[in-house]
Amino acid sequence: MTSKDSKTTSDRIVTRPDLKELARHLGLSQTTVSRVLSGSAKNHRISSETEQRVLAAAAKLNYKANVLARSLRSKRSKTVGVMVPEISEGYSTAVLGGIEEVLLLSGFFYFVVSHRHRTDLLREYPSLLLSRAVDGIIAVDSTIEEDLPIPVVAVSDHHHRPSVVNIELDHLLAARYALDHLTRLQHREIAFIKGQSFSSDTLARWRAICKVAAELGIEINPRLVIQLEDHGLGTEPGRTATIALLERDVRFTAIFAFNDLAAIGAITVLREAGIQVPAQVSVVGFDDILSAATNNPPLTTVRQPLQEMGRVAASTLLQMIHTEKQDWSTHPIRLLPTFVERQSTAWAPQASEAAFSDSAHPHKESNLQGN
Amino acid sequence: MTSKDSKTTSDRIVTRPDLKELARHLGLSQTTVSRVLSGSAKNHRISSETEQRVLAAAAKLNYKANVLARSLRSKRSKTVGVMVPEISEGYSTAVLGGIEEVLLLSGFFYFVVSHRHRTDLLREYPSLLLSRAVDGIIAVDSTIEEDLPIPVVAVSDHHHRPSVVNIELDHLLAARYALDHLTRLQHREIAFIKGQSFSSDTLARWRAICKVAAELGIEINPRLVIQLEDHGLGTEPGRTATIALLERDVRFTAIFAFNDLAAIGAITVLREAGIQVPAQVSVVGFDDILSAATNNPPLTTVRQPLQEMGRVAASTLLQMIHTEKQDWSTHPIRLLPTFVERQSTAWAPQASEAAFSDSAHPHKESNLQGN
DNA sequence: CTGAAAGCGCTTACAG
DNA sequence: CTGAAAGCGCTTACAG
Repeated sequence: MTSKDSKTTSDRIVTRPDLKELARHLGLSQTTVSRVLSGSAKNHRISSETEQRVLAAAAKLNYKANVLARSLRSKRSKTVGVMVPEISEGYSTAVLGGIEEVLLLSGFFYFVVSHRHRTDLLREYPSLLLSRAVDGIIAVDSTIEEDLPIPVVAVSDHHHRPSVVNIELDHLLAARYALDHLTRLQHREIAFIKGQSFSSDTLARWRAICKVAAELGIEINPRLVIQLEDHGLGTEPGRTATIALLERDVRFTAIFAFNDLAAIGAITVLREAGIQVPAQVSVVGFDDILSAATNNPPLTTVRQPLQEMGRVAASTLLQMIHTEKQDWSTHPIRLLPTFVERQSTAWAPQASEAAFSDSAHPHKESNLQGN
Repeated sequence: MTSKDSKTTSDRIVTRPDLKELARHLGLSQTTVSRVLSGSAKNHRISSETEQRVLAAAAKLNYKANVLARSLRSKRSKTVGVMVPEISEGYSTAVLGGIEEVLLLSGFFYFVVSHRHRTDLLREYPSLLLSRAVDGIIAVDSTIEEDLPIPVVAVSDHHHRPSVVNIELDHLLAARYALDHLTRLQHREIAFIKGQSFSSDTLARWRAICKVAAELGIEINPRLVIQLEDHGLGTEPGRTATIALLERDVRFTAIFAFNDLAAIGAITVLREAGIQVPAQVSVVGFDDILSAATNNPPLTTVRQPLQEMGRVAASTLLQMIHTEKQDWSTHPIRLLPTFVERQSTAWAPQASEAAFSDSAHPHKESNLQGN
């Protein structure tokens, strides 16, 4: 026993033997003990009696292999890196929840790094993770530019490349849910809040909207399309966009927002402008974050299966890690959204009662300024 | 150059030399190169010319030390473990954001593990993190039972022990903010929603409330005290508790909830019961999560500086790691809450003023007198 | 069925 | 100012 270390402040401190000590204790070679403990006993036809003895001793002496040493030698660290834009943000953490669930069941640990849309960090992190010997990387809403010598799974990225497997939402179905819903409620003048330029989903989702709008015969008025600014936190970008939208003074009866945060921001701005939701303007969100249900009015929204996307990302990555294959130019794995109908949408108002009828102009600018 | 590996699918794959190759390339020993690269050049009086050459070559050849090998040898991994109850939950991720900010600036990476209040995981994780050779652990709202041979910082734990430094909120100040606010608004019949039994903060916060209530002469009616159930997600526990509270049929004019989620749940239940917030019942939350501001009505709440608590936790842990000291029986580090007054609180309803024979107006006492 | 020895890629006494 | 050699704690050819 190595017991010359640490002035024990409590006898509950765990003393751990290393492999050498364990082997000596058992009167076996490190090789044999290692084989049993790393689960390759079968391949070496180790007698089950020996196997049992080793297992029992390991448990009794509380042996835990030094993962560093094991990884260094075996070239597999059972560690993956997860890149997210922002750790303290609902989207990433929902995905992270799913990732963790799968990873930890397989004995994998993960490093989280968040780049906050800083391009220098986006460039550096894959390299830093590599020097930490991760077996693979999951990029959540983050684009990795260089090809890496390890498997990569991207959640909601849309740069298809051979070395990366993409997990994406079925954007067409998502757009169909929302636009079909609004169309049935007789909305024709629909405003769109596009996502931030840095979000991987922005373009794909917008393309899907355009395509579905064409199918449904909805005309998209460019003056009713506005994009979230890159800066600002929480509901702020949605507020800013909606204020700008109102200033254009073009009539609309519904808004399809890029995400719930933007939808919630939009609703607060509309309310401040004296416009009722959903009586005068309907609002559809995206994601179904927690606040969507508790918002007033509760948000009608397209739900992304974020946890599920995380789970699929993780299990796909594990598969890739456990295989020799090099080329992963498969089709993206596409998950399905669901539609959650709550109270932020309603029938399109009659022209006379609409917020933008000529009589009732929405310009209550005093409320909108100064924020 | 080791270039026999990997059928390069793209020439952008990063080839990295190891220390040996770098040393050979420079005509120097691994020892010298290692010294320069690990920053101990000064201690060994390495000529600045040599130093510059090494640095230049390392940059040019894109040398990155294998962190596994370095850690195995040096016994310091520049990695910490962070234990949280739940990854996809606002409280933990806010703290995590602060932790990350500090850690990554120092070149530290972190593993996240979430135990979801499972006692088996709570017991195992410290050990598993240890076998991953972490230099220290931050436990967020999680109690670590055994003494560990590495530094530990606990955010919002209240088991004071020598080997652990605690980061906590000033619960007395928090209670004072809330109760003082309600008292001034003439509330006397206040209901309290206590936290889940598994939350480290539940007891400390409740004690502070009792103490401050005594100071302010507020009587706590046991029939107006209810505790959040351990199961249920989001606003569900708050809803359940409030429903049970209403069933007791004891009059109250205000609720002080354990957290914002519970407060939001309470408000939805009150609304469904036809009780107006804040006209008939005022509600005060705790935490100031994102939804607090966007809720309807926007929540009056005690804000915890969660990011800051994370930052302090991380920098404290780094200090502990970089020192030899063994005994950390310091006082806990106490951070200050702030009070955010929004629209979920208002004057106690008229009926209650009539019921109590006192004056119609609250005493405008100066801020937070006493301590 | 089991073991002795080499080696993963670094850092660190020890030596000069 | 610089280097040769040992060693961190494992796994893995190689051998029998």
